[in-house]
Amino acid sequence: MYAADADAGVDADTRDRSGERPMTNEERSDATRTRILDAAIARFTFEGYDATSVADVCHAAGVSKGAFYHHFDTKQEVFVALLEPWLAELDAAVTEVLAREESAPRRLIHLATLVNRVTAEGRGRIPMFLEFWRQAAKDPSVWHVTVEPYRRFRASFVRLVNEGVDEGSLRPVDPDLTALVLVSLGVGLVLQGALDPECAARGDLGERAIALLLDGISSGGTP
Amino acid sequence: MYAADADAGVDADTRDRSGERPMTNEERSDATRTRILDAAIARFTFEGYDATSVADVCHAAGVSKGAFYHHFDTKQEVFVALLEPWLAELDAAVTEVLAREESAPRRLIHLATLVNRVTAEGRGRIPMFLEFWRQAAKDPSVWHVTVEPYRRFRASFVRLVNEGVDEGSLRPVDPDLTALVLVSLGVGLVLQGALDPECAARGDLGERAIALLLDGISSGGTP
DNA sequence: GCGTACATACCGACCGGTCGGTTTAATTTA
DNA sequence: TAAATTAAACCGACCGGTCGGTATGTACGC
Repeated sequence: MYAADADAGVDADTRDRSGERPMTNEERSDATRTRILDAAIARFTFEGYDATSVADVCHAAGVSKGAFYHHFDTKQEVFVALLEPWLAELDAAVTEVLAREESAPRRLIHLATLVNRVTAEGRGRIPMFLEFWRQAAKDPSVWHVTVEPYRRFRASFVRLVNEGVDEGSLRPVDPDLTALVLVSLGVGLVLQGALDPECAARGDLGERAIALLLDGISSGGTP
Repeated sequence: MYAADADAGVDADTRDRSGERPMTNEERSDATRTRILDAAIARFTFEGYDATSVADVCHAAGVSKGAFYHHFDTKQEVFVALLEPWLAELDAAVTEVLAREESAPRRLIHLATLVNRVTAEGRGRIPMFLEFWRQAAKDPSVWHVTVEPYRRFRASFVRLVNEGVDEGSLRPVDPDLTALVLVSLGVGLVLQGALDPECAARGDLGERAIALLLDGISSGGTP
């Protein structure tokens, strides 16, 4: 979603790169904001939130501290702003999966591996994922941003399990419990990847793990 | 393992509480060290590693900074020293479970809920758990302390699954994969608890979740 | 008296955030 | 259209405070 680093050209000047036309205020603003976000996510990812100073971000973004605080009230606001597109991305992926014309178990597999996909993309996002969890567990305002998408995520699992039970492709299991298991498994797999490189290397492992689980609660032949 | 707080008597004087006998140097040393560790784990748990200053710890322990740095070279060394008994606790619990005279699936349930038990005890340990994971993912020295016990933990799952398959109480599943699933599930459940208070409130949820999973891969009647 | 165990005062670095001032775009006026 | 005015975007020095860590001095077991 965001570029890796913004150390490149410090040419966020008043003219855009094509040539002579002065940038509008809005363009200028957007550009700066983006540079800050780009730099911030790179730093937060690889150094952690606390270890990243605002000055660091500003330097990497080629932007002054004044500009930074012109766009964001606090450092944490940047973090939240970073979270939002991420959660949106997950949300979009979820609705896409839900809409597929596949059996419930198959869609459940895809759903459960989404966390892994969205998170592990590019390998660098895992620390950011941890960071996010920590902040959410600690800071109420971050938690609040998080909790709604999370509930939706869980809910879509419940819905799919219900569907599966109804259409008979799943044994009559407790939907809430099963949803919890699937979400936990997805999240847990990400953490395993963070701790154990061998685990992270095997990308399809998550899919196989979840398939194993689903196979257990499926009724009859391979779904 | 450690007391909640050490704010109580600042009587780590040169005489022990019973009366008149002067404390040995070793006794004095041990006592101070313990107070520091007690205070540190309380702070790390409820405030987080970064948010806890060495001065905080010293104050809570009723100890000077000089004493602190006499016993530990760095702040992180305290963190690692805190990790060790925790991991030892987990290790001990694991061997205890392994030695039980129960069916493999039952022991697997206990094993998988161990993370939850050891971690969630008193509710406050979850942030500490997250903290530990972050540090491990970031800092090689912390990771190193972590990795061995972790491997043992995983290995005991594999062993149990193998046992279960051999004795016929489990379907012939892939042991490595199944172990990964169980560990991930355990870890994931802890994270769920950190994010969702409702989830954390229901203490038995973890057990039920894992039972559900195991039921899926069990062969025949309730194990 | 000699070394270990601690206490205190202190250091330099750095932190998130502020503020007065400058540059640039947008708008009004003539 | 060009000058004058306003408003938004941005700059960077600076603030009070905190941080992890150190240097020096003292008290007590041995």
